[in-house]
Amino acid sequence: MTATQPGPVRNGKRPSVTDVARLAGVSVGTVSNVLNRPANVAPSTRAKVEAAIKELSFVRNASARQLRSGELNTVGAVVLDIANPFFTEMARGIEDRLAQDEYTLMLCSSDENPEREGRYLRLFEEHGVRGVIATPSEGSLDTLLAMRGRGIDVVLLDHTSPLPDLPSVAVDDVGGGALATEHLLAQGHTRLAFLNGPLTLRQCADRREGVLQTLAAHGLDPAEALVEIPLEALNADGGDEGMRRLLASAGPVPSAAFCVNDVTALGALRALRDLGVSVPGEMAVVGYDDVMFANMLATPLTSVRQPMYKMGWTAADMLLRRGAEGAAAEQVEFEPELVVRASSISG
Amino acid sequence: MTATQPGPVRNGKRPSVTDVARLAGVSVGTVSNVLNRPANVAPSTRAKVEAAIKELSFVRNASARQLRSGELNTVGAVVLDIANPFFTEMARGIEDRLAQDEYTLMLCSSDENPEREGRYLRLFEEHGVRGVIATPSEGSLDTLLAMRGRGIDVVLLDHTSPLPDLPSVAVDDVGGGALATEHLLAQGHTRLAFLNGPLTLRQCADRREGVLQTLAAHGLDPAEALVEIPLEALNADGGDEGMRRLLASAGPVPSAAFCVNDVTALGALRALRDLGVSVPGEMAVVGYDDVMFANMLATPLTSVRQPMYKMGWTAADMLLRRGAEGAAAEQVEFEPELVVRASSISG
DNA sequence: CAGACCGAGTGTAACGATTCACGCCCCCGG
DNA sequence: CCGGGGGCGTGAATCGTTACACTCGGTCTG
Repeated sequence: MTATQPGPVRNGKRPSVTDVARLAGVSVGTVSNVLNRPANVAPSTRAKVEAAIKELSFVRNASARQLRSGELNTVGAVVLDIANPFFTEMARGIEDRLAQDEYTLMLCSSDENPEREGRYLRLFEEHGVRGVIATPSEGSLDTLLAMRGRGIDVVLLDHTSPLPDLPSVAVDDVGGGALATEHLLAQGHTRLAFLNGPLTLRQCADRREGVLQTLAAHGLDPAEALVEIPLEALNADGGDEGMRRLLASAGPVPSAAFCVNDVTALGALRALRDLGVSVPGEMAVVGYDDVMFANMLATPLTSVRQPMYKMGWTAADMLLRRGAEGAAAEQVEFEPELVVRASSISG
Repeated sequence: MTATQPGPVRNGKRPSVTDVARLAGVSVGTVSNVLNRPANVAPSTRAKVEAAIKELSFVRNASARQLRSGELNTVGAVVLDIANPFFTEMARGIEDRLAQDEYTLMLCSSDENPEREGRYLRLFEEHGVRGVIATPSEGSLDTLLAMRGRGIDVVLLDHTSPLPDLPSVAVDDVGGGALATEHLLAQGHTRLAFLNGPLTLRQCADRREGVLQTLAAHGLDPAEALVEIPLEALNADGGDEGMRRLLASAGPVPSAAFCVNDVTALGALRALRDLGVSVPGEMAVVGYDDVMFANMLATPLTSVRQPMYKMGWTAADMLLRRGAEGAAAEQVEFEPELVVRASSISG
């Protein structure tokens, strides 16, 4: 009992069905049957084969299997940032739905880097995944369309589809941006800051659009009423740094800030705290996503809620159903919901 | 220009090297050379082949490629809970290190479910991943050892290795548990609550061990000084519910609570707030991990910090280096660090 | 009793890319 | 003019699995 390796000693190679067949004294076809259609094999034979499998600790070679039979129960997903709870919550939704059908999720994070995103998409395709769920960044839409042209199911996540027959799950971000802005204006603020990411990201562009529309609807001139702060990174440090830049900027400082997501809002709040600016007294803050910790912060964060888990679940569901019954392409759009908390309430 | 599909019309099948070769008027061997050793191909030939590849929008079949050549630049990782920032931060570290060597990460979340974890591990092996990084749950260690026996590199993450030649990256959780307890005792608390997960999880068992050791060192009887609350789930809701149970329990209520991680501490704090129990006045709280939002909560959370990103990075680095130069198995252990904040400071 | 049928198992041709031992051609030096 | 390389390409063998057409006893049916 001093063996350090379980099972028989390997001779440097994985055993194959052939090895199993030889050991069990049957043909490879039978081994394959035991593996895939056990009901078609006599119990005694099956037992012999199973014994041989255990003996050799044989593990199916997925590459060969897939090469021959084409099918693969894997779905790839590319999200913008795996460290953002917004995306991990969606990932959970995807995974749970996929697990129901014995599918597996391959999750990758593009870090908003189109090149990295492209690399992952290519990898997925080379591996022959059944489908892809992606939160596309700028430019990758073409790649996705090309993949779809080659027969890979694609579902856009957190992005409304530009094409009628391309399924997507999204949230009305223009509406969400409007919701936040409307709320801030209702609180009496007349000059707002918008800490936003690159406009090449649809989410950022749309939320901005909502801001501008709302300003216009109230007869406000953006040049007067809006200070836009472009963020270096859509994480806490980016938000922190952006807020510092806002406070240091020339001209009258706004009395309210809308952050493009909760993680950056977290950073912004940190900067405000460190600089001794009171929230919401001197600066009201609104975030976006309503992630897990939003309501537990020093000043609970007003945020625009998105049904993250449900979005992920729905996207996976659409992907699976689409393949299964050739369902028509749906384009689901959820409505965002403003959750008002202390960070934006002056009274 | 009304084609809805980019590229030439597919006849229902992916083009293969053979198709490319035919179109380019060369042999399949040459196509393969263009793909893998472009320097060995004359520029004019290469151009022809590349044109054909574009024309057909050919995509390599990774299964066939790997079947023949064996190698695959993919590493699999299984973490306990993808929605916990502790794990996603580690995942980022892994991914970044892997990207340096053009490796790709396949990330899966076992939800502390051994069966699900086993499924993912088997899947990885069937796919022939180069190595596996895993935060093992109960029982899966055998599976991992078996995989290693079959030639797959394994690195344990957030788990000290039980075997000298099995590499691992971990944090001294006994020490971490002691740190937290020592701190709470130093604050004058004499009766502590410990909101913990299942002891089948090494992290939970070790931190508990640290708690008990420290209690003993101070001459305290656990039966008197410790109230253990088993958590249903290691997430915010679990922590919330656990704290409510604690407050509702019979006997003198402790004046301090140690939560096994920050996410559950978040939930516990939420329950305390909702029930109107002041922190740290009526109940001091300490968490574990020091995740991103710990210092931004209503009452900034005292926590035991772990170098998450670095842990992930190191694990990936060990995996890659091990294969590359047959380096000896290291077992890295990081030291946890107590970060004291308002949630546990009585003065 | 012939023929159909059945369950159980066999053997082999794919699947698509890579590899490798060889050809072929052309140029160069002796 | 011949031998020898080098540079470019060729094409068949191969990886491990699955699908499929097939064999082989034996039992049922009319």
